[in-house]
Parts: sequence; structure tokens; C-alpha cells
Amino acid sequence: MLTIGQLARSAGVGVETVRFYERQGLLDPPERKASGYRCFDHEVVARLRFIRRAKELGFTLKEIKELLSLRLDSKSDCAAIKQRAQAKIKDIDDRIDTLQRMKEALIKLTKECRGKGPTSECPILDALENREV
Amino acid sequence: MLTIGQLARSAGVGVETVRFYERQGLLDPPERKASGYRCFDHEVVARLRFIRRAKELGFTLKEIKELLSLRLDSKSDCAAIKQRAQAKIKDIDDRIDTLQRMKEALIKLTKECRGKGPTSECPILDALENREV
DNA sequence: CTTGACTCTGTAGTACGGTACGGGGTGTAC
DNA sequence: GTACACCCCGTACCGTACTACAGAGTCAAG
Repeated sequence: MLTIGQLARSAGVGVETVRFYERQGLLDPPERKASGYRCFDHEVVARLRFIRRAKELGFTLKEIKELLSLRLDSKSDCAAIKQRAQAKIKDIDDRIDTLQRMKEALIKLTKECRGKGPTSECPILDALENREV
Repeated sequence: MLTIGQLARSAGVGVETVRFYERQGLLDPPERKASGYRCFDHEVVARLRFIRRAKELGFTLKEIKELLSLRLDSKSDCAAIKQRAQAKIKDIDDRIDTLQRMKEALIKLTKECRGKGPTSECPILDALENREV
């Protein structure tokens, strides 16, 4: 069994983060010693790693909470998980598209600008003031 | 001259947003009538449009504030603006790369999952628990 | 002259994912 | 036995970009 500090170090997160995840329902309320100290099972390290990796894949804490409850729900199956992964792919695709459009617009503007002369004649600023971008 | 409500409607933003931008230094403190009512010049509509478009291109309000002050600073030139646009392109590129990596990882995982069977055998969940992703 | 829409200020709340702090109690090593 | 690291709780704060609200005052139409 681990103290909160040992758990946090094992999982590479902060102590405050562990308490925060508990409040958010991502970690089950742990057992307590007589002193009130939290007392974690080693499996919680794996759970924290799960959370970290899901975050790296772009899932929000809310979505991760869902994934965790699907994982433990015997009535649900792989399809539910796969569906969420696919929805997240779509989500990421939309964000990429938005960023791509921003990038194209910026590239277009920087090409118009020689990078010389006063700001009053800057085609980038002019476009921001007067054109749709 | 415009009241705050007229200005907000002209620019397609909320009244509270105008006051917020003023507090953030994106809009100059406007003149006031005897009643204390703000009283805006029509040029402020253009300024709000500038802010909106710059936001659409991915600039934060902090960065937009910089762009606005560069625009009005006679000592600065186009190069400073262009440099900021290029930095933003780089910034967006980094975000696209991150999202792309997330997407690839998710696609890889979804391919491994047949979408059938109990969650206890889901390769996606398994990977999140046990593999680096 | 009243009604209703508008405006003023200051403060607080939203979502997101934490991080920090104060004022306590605990656990252990020397 | 005492120093020091650790833990407890509750609350406040960070940044980002707003949005909402309370309680007061103002303006214009009928």
C-alpha cells in the first residue's frame, strides 16, 4: 500500500493532482489509515498511467472518466470504447482542419508583406482591418 | 458616435465583451457623456473587426494587443508584424503536429480493436493501461 | 409621467486542468 | 524529544475569453 506521496512519485504526477482526480471521480476514494492518511493500492498507479496516456491522446478528464467507467462496466463492450476513440479521431480532425485554415490564411498574408516599411502600410494589418480573412 | 449597445451590434459582439476588451486594454477608454455612458467613435467598429479576425487566425487577446500597439507605433515596421505572423504559423504547425500524432496513435489503436467482446479484452483499454502510446 | 429598454459599476461564475496556500496533525529518524 | 518531511482539509488562485448578475441610474416613446 502506498501513501499519496509515494503514489504520486510512482505515477509521475503531483500530490495535489491525485487529490484533484479523486475529487473529479477519476480515482475511487481510497482507504484511510487511523490517522486519516490515504492508503492506495498499487493498481492505482496503473490507473494514473491510464489517465496520463488517455490525456496524451487528447481525451478530456470527463471523457477519461467515461472510459474508466466503461472499462469497469460488465454490460458494456469494446464497441462503446471503439466508438469513443473514433469520435475523438473526428474531433481531432476538425481541430486540425481549423488550424490548417488558419495557417493557410496566415501564409497568404505573410506572402503579401514584404517585411519592410511602416506599419501603416502593412498588408497584414490592412487585411485584418478591412478584409474578411 | 455610438452607445456601447450600438457598437456591439455593429461589430457583432456582446456589450459585456466590449467592456471586457476595454478592461483588457484592447480598446482605449472611450469618451463619456454627462450621464457616464460610453460614447464610441465609428472607428472602434473597425478595431473590433480587427480583433475578431485576428482571433480567427489564432492570435490570443494578448498577442492581438501587441499587434494593435505595433500598428500604432510609428517606430515599428512591417517586419515586426510579419515576424509575429510567422511565429504564429510555427505555433499552429506545432499544434497540428501534436494533433496528428494523437490521431495516428488513435487510428492504430482502433485498428487493433474488433469492436466486439467485453471491455476487459479491449485492446484500446489494454494499451492505455499497459503500453506507451 | 410612466414604462421599458438601455447603461453604469463591481463582482462572481463558466470551462479546463490543475497548482498553491494556510493552519493544522502525523510519522520517523536521530 | 525534537526536527523535519509528510499528510489532512478547504479554499483560493492561474490563464483564457468571456458571460452573468445585482442594484443603481438614464433615456426615449407614448
